[in-house]
Amino acid sequence: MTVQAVTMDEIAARAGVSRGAVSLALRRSPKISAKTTERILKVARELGYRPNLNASRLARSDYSTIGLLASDLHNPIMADLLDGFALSDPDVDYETYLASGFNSPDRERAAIESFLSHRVKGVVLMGSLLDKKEIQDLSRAAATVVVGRRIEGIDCVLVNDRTGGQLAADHLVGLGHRQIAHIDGGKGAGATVRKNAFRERVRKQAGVGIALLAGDYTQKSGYRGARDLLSLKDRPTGIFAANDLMALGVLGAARELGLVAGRDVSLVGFDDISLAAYDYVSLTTISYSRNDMGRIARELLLRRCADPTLPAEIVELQPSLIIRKSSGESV
Amino acid sequence: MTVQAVTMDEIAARAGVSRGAVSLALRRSPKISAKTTERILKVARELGYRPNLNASRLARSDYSTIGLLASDLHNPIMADLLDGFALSDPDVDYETYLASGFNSPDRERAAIESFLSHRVKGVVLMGSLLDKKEIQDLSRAAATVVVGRRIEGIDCVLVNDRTGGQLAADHLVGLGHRQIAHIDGGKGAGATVRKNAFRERVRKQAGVGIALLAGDYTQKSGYRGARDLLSLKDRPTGIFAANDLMALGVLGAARELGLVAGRDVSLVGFDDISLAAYDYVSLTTISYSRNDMGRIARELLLRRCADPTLPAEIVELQPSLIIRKSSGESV
DNA sequence: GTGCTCAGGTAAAGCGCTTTACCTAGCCAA
DNA sequence: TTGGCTAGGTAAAGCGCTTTACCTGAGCAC
Repeated sequence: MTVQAVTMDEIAARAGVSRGAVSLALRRSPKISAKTTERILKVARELGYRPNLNASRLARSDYSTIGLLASDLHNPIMADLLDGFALSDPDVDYETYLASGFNSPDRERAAIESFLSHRVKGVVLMGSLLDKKEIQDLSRAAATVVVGRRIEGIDCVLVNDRTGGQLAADHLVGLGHRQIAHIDGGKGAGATVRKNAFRERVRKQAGVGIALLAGDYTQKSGYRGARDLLSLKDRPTGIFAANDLMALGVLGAARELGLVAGRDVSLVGFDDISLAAYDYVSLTTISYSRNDMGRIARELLLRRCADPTLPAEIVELQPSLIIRKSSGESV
Repeated sequence: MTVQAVTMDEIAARAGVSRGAVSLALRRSPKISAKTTERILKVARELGYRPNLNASRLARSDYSTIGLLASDLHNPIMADLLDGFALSDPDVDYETYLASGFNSPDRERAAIESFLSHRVKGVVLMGSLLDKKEIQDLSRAAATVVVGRRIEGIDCVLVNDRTGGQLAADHLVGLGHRQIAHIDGGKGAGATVRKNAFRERVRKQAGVGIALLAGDYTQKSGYRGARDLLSLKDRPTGIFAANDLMALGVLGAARELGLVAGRDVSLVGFDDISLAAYDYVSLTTISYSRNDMGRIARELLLRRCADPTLPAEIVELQPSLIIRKSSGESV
């Protein structure tokens, strides 16, 4: 094992041709006769040849690769986005580097550094924790597409978080809730917009109290926030969690405290992860297509790689409210 | 954007030294005086220099990288394993390539091809769908560690699936269930062992009927299997799902059919994903530490990279049964 | 002054591949 | 027979970096 990998020179020697011929034959160049090509390929096969990508890319000075950074792989929406991105159009041969940000800005930075050192042509950020400025800087070094956030001058594909926040607010208010809370997504993608839209909308409603808590898009933060909220003597009856993962945490906290979602407390999430649909969770949530987002992200990126001078494009998907059993009339 | 990246030669020119000096300075070689080093670094910083990894690796003929292949990122255990792997010991500088198998053998093969073309030193397979032979072949090209499966001649870290299956069987039988079913994990890691251990153990018990269904470790397959099972007129009262993701599917199907887990049907999963602990899921399951597994996988891999002649090592974690509310006495 | 050493660099080869300019037969037309 | 093609290669430069052998000049002992 770990035998020295076979190189083109070895193939060339065995096949009795020059290295250049091997290179050309492997790419099926018409400059090499069918017979010779066949012979070369045969030798290559026998030797178990595999081109050295590092060398190959260096030689062509063509690093047709893209980096894909998922800010937190614990969030199931990442897998959905990834599917949309990677499974949509497998023939275009931009090789993709995948990395996780482990829900940490520093890790994200490291991953991006690595991408750039590999000379990727483009980068897709799926829900980055970095701030605008850093992302804008990045876009100067490689074509950049951001998923889930809106950043000036950058191609973005995102859901309309404002509408989402409003839908959530209208729903809870409409159900008659008068003490409402939001556990936000911190610096996570779209979190601020969701929060503000929700808050403004709720505040429009006279006589409705609103509480805001800090979270970070993780299940645990939802759980903690809900423990705090639901232990208050004047606890809220309506809760909007910044994403479904957090909503699951809220759900857990609620049940622990003996509260039934949909009756004692109404809960709305955001994302419509696959779990949310199941009857035992049955989470009212804001829904949109992640597969589409992933696919669109890819399209935007390829477009930009092809022509970096294009004006930045924002693709915004309209979300919809999916009403399930986690929310109900205020009693 | 996409400006031509700056090279060492440019730095050399601006700093008035040779390219070699730049290279040495960047690695803080003592061959370059402190003053010169400082000057070079300054220029490099100003120019926004970033070494070209392709070239650098090629030149040193040292591809100290490892490839990490997660068979399916929809399964939350992958994120756990990844945490254990990547966060355990960040200082060792093997750069890691991450890839997803998208729950497809072909995609796995493609990812591995890519790894090998990058000349990775080692590969970690997290729950591969490939068969033994392919993995053994792979191990001839790069140090290989497999997570979740046991393969002859390969370093493996896995949970004792046999014990797990037995724990599940004993639990269900012990609760008095006499019609028991298992929805298996297909070609997924450890699935066969879980199934066989479970079946044998159940069969030891006189008077207990057992049904076996095919699944593939996805939530959907659990859901489908359960729809089928629970619609039978002589439906099972005890179900062992090959993993928690499938168990969640089962749970969904059960509730849809108006059955309450823990009362009408007893359900045992496998993995103890974080969701399982929450009260609204409260899944009885087989538990083990994924963080440990990830960490150990890394250790095994580094060991083997350091000395490829070592005999294959199997690290097997003992699982334990976590009893929650999804299982209960047979009525 | 001579000879040494040594700090601080430089020059050049080489990593494995791509690509282009340039050969060299062989063949055909005139 | 000559000239001119073309098919089918080859040779060599170069991608950006590392590394080692080799310079060179300063400093020092004698």
